[in-house]
Amino acid sequence: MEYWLMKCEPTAYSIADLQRDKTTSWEGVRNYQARNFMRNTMKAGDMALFYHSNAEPSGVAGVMKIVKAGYPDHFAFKPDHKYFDARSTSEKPLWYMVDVAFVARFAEILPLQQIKEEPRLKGIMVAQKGSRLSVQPLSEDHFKVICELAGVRKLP
DNA sequence: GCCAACGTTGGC
DNA sequence: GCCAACGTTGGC
Repeated sequence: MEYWLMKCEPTAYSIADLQRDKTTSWEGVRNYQARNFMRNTMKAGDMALFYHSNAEPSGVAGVMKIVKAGYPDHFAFKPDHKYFDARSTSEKPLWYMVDVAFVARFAEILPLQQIKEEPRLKGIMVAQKGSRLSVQPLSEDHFKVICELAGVRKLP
């Protein structure tokens, strides 16, 4: 099983929205590196941190689970959709998405600042300068440390 | 809102 | 294949 960190601006979709919806599709990723992770590596059963970017404060907001591995992002096929991309077709899809399910919502956002200050999280990708990748792999240790810092003792 | 860092595009 | 121009991300 792999662990991930996935970013989203909470003004677009937040952990509260996922808590309400229970599951959602994670569409609109338009970066090749992130796409490769979703298409090639991510599997149902993997765990992921939900990261609020461009937020006050930015940081990890909760935990989710991958419930469907990578499949073609069909929003890219819809000409009127903001995620439309004419280069992507159902015969040769360019972009991929996954489905995720709500697992836990942190009582408080774990701010990026705190992640940077924690020695056990040294080297974590999200804390690196200029890290813009919206789907990042995460070590099991880092995943557990973040849950512990957020006060999540046992995941359901 | 600013802007640094990064990714993508396209002329050559 | 180089690289300047442009667009986007995301912390602050």
